[in-house]
Amino acid sequence: MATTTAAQRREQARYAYDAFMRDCPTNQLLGRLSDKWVSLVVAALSGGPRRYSDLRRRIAGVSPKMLTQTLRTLERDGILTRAVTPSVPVRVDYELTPLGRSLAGLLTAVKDWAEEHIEEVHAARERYETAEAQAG
Amino acid sequence: MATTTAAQRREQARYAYDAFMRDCPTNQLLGRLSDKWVSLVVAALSGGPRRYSDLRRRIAGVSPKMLTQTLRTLERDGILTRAVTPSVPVRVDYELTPLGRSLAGLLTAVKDWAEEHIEEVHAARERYETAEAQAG
DNA sequence: AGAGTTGGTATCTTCTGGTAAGTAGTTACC
DNA sequence: GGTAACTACTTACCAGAAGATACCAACTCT
Repeated sequence: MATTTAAQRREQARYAYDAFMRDCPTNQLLGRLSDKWVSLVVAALSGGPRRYSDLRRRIAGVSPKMLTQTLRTLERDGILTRAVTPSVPVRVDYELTPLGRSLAGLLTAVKDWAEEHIEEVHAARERYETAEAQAG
Repeated sequence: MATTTAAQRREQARYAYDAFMRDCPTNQLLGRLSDKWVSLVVAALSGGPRRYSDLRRRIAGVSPKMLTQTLRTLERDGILTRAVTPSVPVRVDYELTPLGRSLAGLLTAVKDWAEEHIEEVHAARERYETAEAQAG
């Protein structure tokens, strides 16, 4: 008894958790996921495993501090794995877990949206500033 | 001549902009979109227009400062519109634009992912901390 | 011997976000 | 007549987070 299907569990989860609620764990998780570096790291890893310095080069402008910090929290949360090869010099590979891959599609979709709609956003900004100048 | 289809323009945009590049406008836009309050506001508006105080109640824990700030930048970027009704007391309605609705699906997908996978993330954290305690 | 590679840590400064309080303009209550 | 309430904000302050930069240790290559 008490057999639940994956669909039933998802349905239950949808009611049990509400990201709109403060102090709800999902609210905090959403805060973690809503991070520029998280989006870029996960997008960069969606093509396969990469090394630390690979990521540093691919993600322009990321400081070693923020890259390490982002990778650590993503590892802790089960989004990616960290594999150390004790060669000389040491080699560290980061790779998405199945959980991470299920997220990667969503985050890269947001990144792609930004790339595809940047011009519309830019146009909207110009309209806004023109209207503001006329109003003020 | 020089007729381009929407698909061609999208393809062009994909090559012209790269969110991995620092100082690329899309990188900055991704930074704006990767925001907890942006996700929650857009998700809250995806069901239809809402008033300021509606949003405040729905999005628990948001301060008036951050709500106003988030709404202003989203208005400026053409994601939503702000409509003032000069009644007494004044009434302000916020509504997603078509551009905003095209984004809403992606951001609510991330929010729903957080709600659906929070338990896996939680389990991963416990495993991580156990492993850490054994290692240390 | 000196530069370059690896994967980071330490430190300092700048900036952002949360808290709490105040504002304006009208209406309702006592 | 005073004051409380409702609306949609604005402002000042401060702790904590983010960002830039310098540095580290071990080794290889030239």
